Amino acid sequence: MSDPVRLECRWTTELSPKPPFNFDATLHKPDHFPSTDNVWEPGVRWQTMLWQGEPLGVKFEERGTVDEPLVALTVWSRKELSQPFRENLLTEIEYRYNFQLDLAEFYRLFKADPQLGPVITRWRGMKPLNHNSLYEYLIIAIVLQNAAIRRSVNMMQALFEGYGTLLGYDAVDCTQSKELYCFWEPRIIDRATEEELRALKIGYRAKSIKRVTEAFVWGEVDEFELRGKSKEEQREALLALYGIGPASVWYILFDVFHHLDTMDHISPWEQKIYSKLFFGRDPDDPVGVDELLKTFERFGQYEMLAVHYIWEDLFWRRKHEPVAWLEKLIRL
DNA sequence: CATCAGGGCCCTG
DNA sequence: CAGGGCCCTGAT
Repeated sequence: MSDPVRLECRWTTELSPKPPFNFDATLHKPDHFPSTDNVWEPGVRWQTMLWQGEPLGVKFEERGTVDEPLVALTVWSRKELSQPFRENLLTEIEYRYNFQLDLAEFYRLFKADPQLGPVITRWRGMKPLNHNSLYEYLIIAIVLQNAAIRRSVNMMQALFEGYGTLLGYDAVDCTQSKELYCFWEPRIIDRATEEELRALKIGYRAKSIKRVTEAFVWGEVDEFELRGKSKEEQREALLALYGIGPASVWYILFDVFHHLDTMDHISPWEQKIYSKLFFGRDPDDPVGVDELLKTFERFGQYEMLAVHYIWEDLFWRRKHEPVAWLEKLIRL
């Protein structure tokens, strides 16, 4: 591992999420595979970020409560950040992190739901969010495809080591600092050949990564323009990317573009888990996909948010004690 | 040892 | 629209 780029300049501000706000359940999603661009511990999340070409080290710290939330945001950078840069960085963080999402109606509609009600009580203030740019999320979606967790972790790490930038920031004394990888600019991987990428043991995904990267370098995809388009226009634009299909688009419409109603895809392993969660069914004899989708319809415009709550609830439970039937389905 | 199925997607017929 | 192939890896 080469020496990290040391980020010496520091800027601190505060964010005020709309209450209720559960810091840990929002900033950490235990179902996500671990990657070396972030670290979480209760009340704190470190996260690297590439914004307008500038590698940043970000730190979120809990400073309030669920009902009176406050988050301290500290940003480390190579050089002093200008006022306009800070302002639109904050705008971007507000968008990605979705701190202003209003959960009141969702809770009002479903607090009495026999299945969702208790989960809402347990995780009041949990919001869905996304730390990455659309480009970065597409890369993550590609390394998720057709691979178990450990393989995805290895592929992501190989990509970071090959094309990312190691950053060092938030030293607690002169020697210790967080060392985390930051994503690369699309043009960096655009210069690499498919063979170079294949050497990272990412297999046929090398072609998808090349093609998706090209689309960004050539300006065929504009994340900010897409944010203003309809869900169906977004879906169409994403599906047009080589290597991006319905499973990846489903993740992206919820996580990146914040559509709370988009529960339209169930892969085989997820089908088994939903069957157990919603029907108490043996995972080896799962309920059909169509029937599962039908039961989610009762959550209406909050279909995906409801599934997110129930899914995260399960994975938080697993973090504290092994869930026997689940361990077999999540292969490491 | 060999074979196989995956936290999909593309391409073909 | 169904089905084969694809990189690699751990499981059998």
